[in-house]
Amino acid sequence: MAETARRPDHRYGNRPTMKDVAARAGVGLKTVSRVVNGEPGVTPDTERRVQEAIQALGFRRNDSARVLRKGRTASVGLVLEDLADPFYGPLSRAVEEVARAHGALLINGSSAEDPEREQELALALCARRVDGLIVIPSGDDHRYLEPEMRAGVATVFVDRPAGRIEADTVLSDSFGGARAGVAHLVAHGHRRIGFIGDRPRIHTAAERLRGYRAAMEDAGLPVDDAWVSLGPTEPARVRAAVAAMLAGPEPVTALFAGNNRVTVTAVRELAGRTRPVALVGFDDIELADLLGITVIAQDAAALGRTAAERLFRRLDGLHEAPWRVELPTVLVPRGSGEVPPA
Amino acid sequence: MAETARRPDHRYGNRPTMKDVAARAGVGLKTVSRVVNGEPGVTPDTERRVQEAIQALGFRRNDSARVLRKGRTASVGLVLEDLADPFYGPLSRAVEEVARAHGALLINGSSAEDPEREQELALALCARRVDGLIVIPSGDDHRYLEPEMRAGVATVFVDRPAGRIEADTVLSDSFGGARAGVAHLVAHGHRRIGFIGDRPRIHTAAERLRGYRAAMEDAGLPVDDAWVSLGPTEPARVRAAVAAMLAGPEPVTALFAGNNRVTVTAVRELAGRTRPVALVGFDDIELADLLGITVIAQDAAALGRTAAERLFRRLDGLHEAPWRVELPTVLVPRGSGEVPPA
DNA sequence: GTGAAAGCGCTAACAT
DNA sequence: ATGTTAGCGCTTTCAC
Repeated sequence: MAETARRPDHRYGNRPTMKDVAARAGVGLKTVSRVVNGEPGVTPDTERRVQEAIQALGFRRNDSARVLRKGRTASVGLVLEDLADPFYGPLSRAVEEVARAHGALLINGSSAEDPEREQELALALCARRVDGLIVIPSGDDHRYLEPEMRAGVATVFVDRPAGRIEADTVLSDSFGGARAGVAHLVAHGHRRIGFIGDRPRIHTAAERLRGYRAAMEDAGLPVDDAWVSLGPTEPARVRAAVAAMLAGPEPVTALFAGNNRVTVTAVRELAGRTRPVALVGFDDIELADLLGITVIAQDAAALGRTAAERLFRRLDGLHEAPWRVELPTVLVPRGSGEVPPA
Repeated sequence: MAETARRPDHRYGNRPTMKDVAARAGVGLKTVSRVVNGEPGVTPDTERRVQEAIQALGFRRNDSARVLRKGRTASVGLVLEDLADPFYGPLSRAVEEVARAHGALLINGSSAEDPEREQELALALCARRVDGLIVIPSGDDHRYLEPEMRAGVATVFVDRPAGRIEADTVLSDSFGGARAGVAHLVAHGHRRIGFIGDRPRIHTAAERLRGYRAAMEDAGLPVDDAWVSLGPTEPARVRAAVAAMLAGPEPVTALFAGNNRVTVTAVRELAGRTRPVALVGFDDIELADLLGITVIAQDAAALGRTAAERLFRRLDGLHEAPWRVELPTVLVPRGSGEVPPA
């Protein structure tokens, strides 16, 4: 008849609640709440008794309940493309740093370049009621986020633009960076320049290709179809592309690599060859200085920081039209891009 | 008198609840719950009406409320040391992969090597009621986690052991790896070998130093105090250490670098010198193959995977004594470690 | 097959 | 300065 176990024992290993603390300290529930949250209106003596009970019981406030009541979770979600890609380390670190400064936690996950997984993850974060969302898009249709955004989830896209919706976006200047890199090769005398990039449906890949074409056109140079290769960045594919461009009677004398993974593989492939081939890569790489690799560097940390700051401005009530920035890139000459044509 | 706005408008941007969906679909609350959670006992027709209401309202289940009721959050916390360190990318990716396979989300943050921040972060995750915690320790006293662990938060430590508590731990064999690396240098004729490592209170740093000393002793070689330098891994400190060991009448002829950051700086510093100095580094580095750097490689992904799997075994009810594994390392000869003494 | 009632642990609003 | 009450949005239990 009487109530037996107050709580079923699968729950939180039976953690003490504020009610338990209140009972032990001989005070009311609200007083415990005041102490836990550092609210005023508690005498030092009462506070001490409550603190003792908290210690004795090993109490820790249950933020799930708090969130349910308050409506804000003080957490933001980050949907990455691949946590293991060194490019995203500094980016997510910068996001975390900003989140921390605003007292928020970061919940994150990788989409593994899979649009479905991106959606699944983003929506799971919305179900957790993150206050905001930073997304590095894998897919090219983000209308699935519209109801969430209307419901108040602040959302910022980074590194690639959102598809089919209007939203705050932070990008690097892929077009300008690639154009500058290719122009650099042209300035060093190259006329046959190859471009190896990521799959064309990836926005940055398309933009970088556009930059390449623009630079070639600026210089009045033709572009042979055989000099352009887009596709997955797996080493085998890239190696084959490099080999193909260097074969035949009129091989390219220089290569522009569309991202860090392509650059790495290209360097490996070129290392085994005798005829020097100039190379400029998009994205900086650790140890590129020692290897003398000329790159177009983008600032991953600035990307993350800018996006996160924008997100928190939105959460602080900023209400204006979606906004888009392109952060500049910088050409870092280190030798490989300054090799003259063979 | 009558109730005006049902919910204050700061809450979730006034998101629809199951109650709203139920009203719109003309069914009971519990029926909506059944549909949302795919529970049986709903006729196809009712289900359709509920789904329509969900679509029309843009409803998404509030997991905070769900968690409060169910007691499990289906999320695990990861406390890293530094997200921007390339070593932790694959590790956290592996953790995330396992979490995903178990239907859990990953909440993470970096401690920035600060014990206080580690504690703050870990406890914040506990307040969120993560089901489990994976910690890469910065501090050396983890008794603060005892109440949480007793309360049922499964906890696994990775890369470094927990301090002053018993807990599941997954490590790399730092001692054995360093010993093998130094033995490798000895085998190539070196007798004066320097060791540059991280601060000595970091467990891995201490273990690697111990491995160094063991290898020297195995070979019957003395260790001059001037050959050992421990401290922060900032480039300036490491450069100075390298310079000091290479100065004087009896300079070292080989260096063992205690981790990836030290290795990178050492390579840069050695690159500017004429006399060849052998080098073996702990941790593999991207492009190390092209630079010909011999390393002791640890498998960061395996570290993360092993820890996460252990965590979920615990969450699945495994109840046994704390357990500790050391994953093997592997020596990868690439040239720099096979240089004979000058 | 469906729904009403209770309550998870907390905070807001209002007593006292 | 402190306590009481209601209710956040959901799941659980049990009744129909």
